[in-house]
Amino acid sequence: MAESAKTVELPKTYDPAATEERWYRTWDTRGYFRALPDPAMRPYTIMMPLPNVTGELHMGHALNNGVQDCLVRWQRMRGRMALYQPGTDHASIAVHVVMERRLAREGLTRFTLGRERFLEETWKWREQIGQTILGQMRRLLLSCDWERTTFTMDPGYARAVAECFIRLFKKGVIYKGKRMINWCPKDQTSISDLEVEYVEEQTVLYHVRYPGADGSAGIVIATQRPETILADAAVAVHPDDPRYRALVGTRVIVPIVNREVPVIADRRVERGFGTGAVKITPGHDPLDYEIGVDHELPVLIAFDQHGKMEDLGRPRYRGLDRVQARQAAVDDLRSAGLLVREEPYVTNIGRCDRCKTTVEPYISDQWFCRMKDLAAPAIRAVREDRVRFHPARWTKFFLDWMEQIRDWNISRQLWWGHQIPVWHCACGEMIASIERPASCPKCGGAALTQDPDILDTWFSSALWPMATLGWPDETADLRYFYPTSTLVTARDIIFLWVARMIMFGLEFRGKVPFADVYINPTVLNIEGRRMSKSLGTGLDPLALIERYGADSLRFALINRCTGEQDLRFSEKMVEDTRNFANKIWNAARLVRLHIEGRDVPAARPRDTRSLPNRWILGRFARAAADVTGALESFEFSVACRRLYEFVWNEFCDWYLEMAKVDLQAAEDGRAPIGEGAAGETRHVMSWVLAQTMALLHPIMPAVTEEIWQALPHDGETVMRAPWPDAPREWMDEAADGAMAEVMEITSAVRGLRAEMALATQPVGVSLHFGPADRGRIDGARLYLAHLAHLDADRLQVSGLDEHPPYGIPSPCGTGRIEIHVDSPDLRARVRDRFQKQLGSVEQELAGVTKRLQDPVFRQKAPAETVEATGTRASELRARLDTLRRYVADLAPRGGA
RNA sequence: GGGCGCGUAGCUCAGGGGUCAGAGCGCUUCCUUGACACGGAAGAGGUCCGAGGUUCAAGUCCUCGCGCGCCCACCA
Repeated sequence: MAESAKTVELPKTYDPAATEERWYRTWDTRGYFRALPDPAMRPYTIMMPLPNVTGELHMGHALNNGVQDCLVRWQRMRGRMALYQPGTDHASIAVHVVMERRLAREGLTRFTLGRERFLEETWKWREQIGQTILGQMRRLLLSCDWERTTFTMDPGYARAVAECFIRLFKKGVIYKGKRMINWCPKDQTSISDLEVEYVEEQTVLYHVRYPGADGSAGIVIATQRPETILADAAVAVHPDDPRYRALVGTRVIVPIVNREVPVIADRRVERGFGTGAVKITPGHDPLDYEIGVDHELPVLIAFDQHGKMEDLGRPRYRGLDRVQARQAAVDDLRSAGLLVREEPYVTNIGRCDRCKTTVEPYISDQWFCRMKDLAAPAIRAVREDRVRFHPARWTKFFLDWMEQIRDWNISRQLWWGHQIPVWHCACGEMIASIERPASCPKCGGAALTQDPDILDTWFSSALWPMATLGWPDETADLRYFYPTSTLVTARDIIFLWVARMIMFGLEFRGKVPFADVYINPTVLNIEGRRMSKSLGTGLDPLALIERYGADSLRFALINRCTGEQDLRFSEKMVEDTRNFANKIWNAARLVRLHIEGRDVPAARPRDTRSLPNRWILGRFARAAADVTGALESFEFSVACRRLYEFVWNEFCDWYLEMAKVDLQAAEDGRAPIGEGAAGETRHVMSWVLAQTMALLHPIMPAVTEEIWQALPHDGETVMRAPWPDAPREWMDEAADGAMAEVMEITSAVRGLRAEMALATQPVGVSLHFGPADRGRIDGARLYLAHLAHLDADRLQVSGLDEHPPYGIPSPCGTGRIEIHVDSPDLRARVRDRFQKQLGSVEQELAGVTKRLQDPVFRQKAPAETVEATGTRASELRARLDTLRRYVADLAPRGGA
C-alpha cells in the first residue's frame, strides 16, 4: 500500500530496457528467486534443460526458457514453492569440437597437446565462457534460483555420475565388450546410434564379379563400398534363391587381393536388391558383422581409427583415405575386367552429428549400458500416465522408440568429461570405484590404471533432476523437490535426454523424474528454415531484447506455441508485441491520471452499478478462467490470445472509453448512475488493470510489475500476488446483453458515418426504439455519444414512429438510426449499400428456406438445429423486410 | 520402407460436423479528440491443397492422391 502513494512517473512511451534491468535486480537481491523446502507449501519444480557451455543464447533457448519461466512464475503466484533450477552442461564432444577448432588455428590437435594440457586449456576456456550463457539468460528475466547453479562437472555432480556408473556396473547393466560401433575418424571416438545423422546422398552401386575358385564364372555382387573388398570374408546369397543355389558352399576369389572366400547362404540377404548376392565384410558393416559372427567368418579390418587404409597384402593401398581407396579399388576392378556395371544410387550416409564426418562402422572395445530392463519400467510409467507428454502425440513417438531400444554405447575416447570409474589390473581384473583402490582384490597387484575412456555427455545429463538436488545423498532438497513437476524441452532430445532421465529416475529413485513433459516447437525463420548462425538465417534474441524488451520477446514466442511442431518467427512479431506492451502502458497512464492523489482501495470491488463496471468485471472473470485453463493444459497461444483480446479489445477499446464517460459525467453532475459513480469507476479500472497485470505477469514479468506497482495493491511484488481467481458469479449476462446492444448501435452509427464520409463532421443522430427498449437505451445515451464520437447534445433517443425533419435511416437491432443530413447524394449511397446487403440476405435466406423445406432435414436433424434454423429464417425475413422498406424510403423523391 | 505433423485472406496462424468462415500483421480510406499514430474509426480481401466417399448437413469425419517439414529403419 505504501508503494501506491508514491508518485510514479509514467512517460508516454514505455522504456523496457531500463525497467527490466531495474526490476530484475530488485527481484534478485530481494531473494524472490530462492526456493527452499517448506513443508507448509507444495513444491513446483522445473529443471532447466542444461545449455551447453559452447554456445550463446539462441531463439530456441529464448522460447524454451521463456515457457519454463512462465510456468514457474505462474505456479509461484498460485502459492507453490517454485524451484527453477539452472545450470550448464560440459557437453563433452561438442566442446571437443570447439576446442579442436581453436587448436587447429595454431596448427595443434589435442594429441600434440596431451591429455593434461588439453584439460587445463578446456577448463580455462570454460571458466571464461561458462557463465556467459547464464548471464544472457538473466536478460530473459528468468526467475531461476541462481544460488543453485550447477555445472555437470562440479565435484558433487561428478560423484553422482560415478556412483550411478558403479551401481549399474555392479548390477551387470553396464558391461564392456568388443562390438561394432559408430566411429568418427575425425573426433577419434565412438558415438552412439542417436548421434549419427543420416543424409541422403547420390552414390554409385558397383556390380563386381567374384570369379569361381575353380575357374568358373563365379558370382556378381553389388556394393557401394568397393574399397572394403579387401576385407571381405565371404559372399552371401539367400538360401531360397534358385539363381545361386548351386553356388552355395563353393568358393570364389575376392578381387584385388585374390583371396578365396566361401559362398554362404543367409536369410538376411535381400533377394531383390542388386544382384541378390552380397559381399560380406564383417569388419565394416553392422549386418555383415552379425552374419560373420553366425558363420564364424574372420574379421579383417580395412581402415584404421583415422579412416586410413590398412595394409591388407596390397601395399599400394596403405594409408589411403576412404575416398582415395574407393578410386583405387574401382581402377583395379576395371583393369581386371571385374567391374560389371556401375549404376547411380541414392543412399543414406551416416555422419557424425557434431562434425559431419562420415562415420565408419568399426569394431572396438567399448562400454555399453543394457537398455531393455531399464526401459521396461519407463514404458510402463508412460503407459500409465505417470509421465504425460504435451502435445499427447509425443507419447507414441516416445514409446515406439523405447520398445525397440538397443544397448547404449556410453564410452567415448575423448578427454573432456567424466572418466570411467573403473580400474584395470594387469591380471585383467576390473574394479569399479570412485577412488583408486589400494590393490587388486584378485591378485593383490598395486599397478592399477584407470580406464582412459570418458562417459557420453548424455549419461551424466540423465541424472540432472537428481544430481542437482544432492543425489546420491538423501538430502532435504531431494526429498522435497523430487520428482519435479514439468519438463519443457525440444523434440530432438526426447530420446537422448528425456527417455534416459525417466529410466535413471525410476532405476535409482523408483519414481519418474517429472509428471509432465511439454515439447516446445522448433523456432524457424519466416521462410520455414532452421535458424542457423552459419547460414545467416537466424535472429539474435539479445538484439531483439535490446530493441523491444524481453517481455515482448517472451510474449511473441509463447504466443506462437500452438501445438504444432514448428513455429515461424520474425522480428515483426516482436515489434507487434512491443506495441501491445505500449498499449498496456498507455492504459495504465490513463488509469493513473484518474486515480492520482485519490484514495482508491486495493481490495476487490463489490456491488458495482454502472454498466461498464459490471461488464468488465464479468469479462475479466471470463478471461482469468480462460487463461488459467489454457496454462493448465499447456495451450500457451490460447493464453496469450485471450490476454491480448481482453486487454486491447475489451478493456481498452470499450471499457476505458466508457469509463471516461462515467468519470466526466460525474464531474458535470450528470452521472449515468448518480453519486459515487466516479469512485466506483476509479476503483474498478485500477483493480481490473492490476489484476490483469497479475494474469499477464508470468509471460511479461517486467512491464506488469512496473504497472502493478503504480496501482493500488497489497504486497510488495506482483511476483507474489495471488493468481487471479474467476468467480463465476461475476459473469454478468445482463451486462453482456446490454453491452452487446451498445456495441451494435455504436458500430451502426460509426459505419454509417464512415460510409457517408461524415466521420468528422458534426451531425445529429437520433436512435428510434420501441417503448420496451427506450428507457434502457436512453440510460446508455452518454456512452453511445462518446463511443460514436458525437456531441451528447446531438444524440437523441426517440420513439419508432417519430421522424426527424430530414434524415437518412438505417436499421439497427429492433429499432433504427437516423442520421440528420439532407443530401440526395448520400441517400443514394446509403441506398446502394442496403441494396447490396439485401442481396446477401436474400441469398442466405434462400439457403435456409431450402433446408427448412427439406423433409429429410426436418426428420433427421436434431430438434434444436431445426428450431435454430427456423429462428434464423425469421430473422432473415425480418431483416429483408426492413431493408426493402429502407431501400424504398431512400428512393429518389417525386421522380425528380 | 514405416511413422508423425502441416497445407484456411498477401504473410503468420485460430477454428475440428449445423446459423453470411475468424484474429493479428500488411493493404485502402478517414482521423493528430486531453492514455496511446508503437494510436483510433471504417473497409477491401478466402475454389478452407486436390479427387472421391460418409451424412439431412463437411475447412471440420473417412479413403486415396499432391506438396512441404520432421523422425525412425542393417536392402549391401
